[in-house]
Amino acid sequence: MPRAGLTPVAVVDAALELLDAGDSAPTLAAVAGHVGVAAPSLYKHVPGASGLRHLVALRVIGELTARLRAAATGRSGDDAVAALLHAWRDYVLAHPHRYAAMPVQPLGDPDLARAASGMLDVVLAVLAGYGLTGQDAIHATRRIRAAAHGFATLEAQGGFGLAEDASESYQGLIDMITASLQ
Amino acid sequence: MPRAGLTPVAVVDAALELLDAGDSAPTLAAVAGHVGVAAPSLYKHVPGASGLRHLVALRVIGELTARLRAAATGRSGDDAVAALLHAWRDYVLAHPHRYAAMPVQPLGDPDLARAASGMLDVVLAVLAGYGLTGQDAIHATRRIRAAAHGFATLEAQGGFGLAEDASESYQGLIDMITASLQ
DNA sequence: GCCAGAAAGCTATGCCAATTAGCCAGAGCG
DNA sequence: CGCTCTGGCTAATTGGCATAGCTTTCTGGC
Repeated sequence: MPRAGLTPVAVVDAALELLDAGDSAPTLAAVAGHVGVAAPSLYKHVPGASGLRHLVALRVIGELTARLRAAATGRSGDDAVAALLHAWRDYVLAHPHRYAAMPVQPLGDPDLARAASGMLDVVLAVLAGYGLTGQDAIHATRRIRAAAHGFATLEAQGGFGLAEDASESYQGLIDMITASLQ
Repeated sequence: MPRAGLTPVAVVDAALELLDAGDSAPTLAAVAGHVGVAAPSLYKHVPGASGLRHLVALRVIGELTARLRAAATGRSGDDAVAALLHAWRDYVLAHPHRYAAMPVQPLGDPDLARAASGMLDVVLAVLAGYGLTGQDAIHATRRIRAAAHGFATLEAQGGFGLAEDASESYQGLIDMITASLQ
């Protein structure tokens, strides 16, 4: 039995591929099959199914943070907020199952908490451009996060059944948010 | 073996009790144990685990719709919107696992679609008070739903880790929404 | 080049949830 | 009294997760 040359990174890659292929909850057996290995062999690389989910979550939150940071750099004010929100939605639509694999509550795990805090920092940096700091900034990030997360989640799961253009709805959401930041 | 006097309604009740007791995904075995019966016996009353989830979802969406309707009746304008949003959040906080058991995408099942449409009607009725109809009203309901769903979901799952008062953040969210409806 | 040990596969096994099949008790009706 | 239907049950299958323990392959020191 030749070695497959697996690493934790490769296992997470495989899980992400399955997620992108439409499998909303890949099992260990599926991931193992995808990399050409028997299921128990994965335990040599990742700490079980929940551990793999955790690694996937870390990867996804890092990816999303990078996208948001890239979108916000070089912009400010309403322009930056719009870029942030578009990047957020684009990511969710491009990788709906990856996004769904990201836990809402990253506390309790130091790695995830750090990653989430990095994401928060991006938003806070944009809000600083409005002169928003301290508690006001926190309340504003919650508005942004609630709206973006809610919209993206609903849209990715097919929650907007009616014919109206979701992009138009999203533009309205963005306008609503930027108006609340003045 | 004396009869337990089960009905589909009683089985759903038991599942809801487990959800309220903190079990985020009660198994058939758990539900069966709660009503004092062996797991396979449940199949005489509900069509399997996924069927039970479906019945639970129907019940929850009906409950939430009733709360929203009750909150909106006798109010109009910003007052009605605020009441709607408060009722929404209150329900999610009171029954977080019930809310999580409600599918985002009710289409594909006629019963659920009808229930969801009833919920939509409540929101549309409130928006009619602003003179919003047709596509504008749909876009507005999406803003409301995205914000309320996003905020409630995040809060119920412990997503707001920082110390700032979530109720204050929510008031800001409500103000943001009503401002967008003028 | 060789060998020891670590790393990375494997098979076998156990547990749990869901489901199906098929048996049995008892309540209600003629 | 007995028939039949309903709602329980036990037994057995399937599939996912996890662990134990064996075997093979690679690597580093000599």
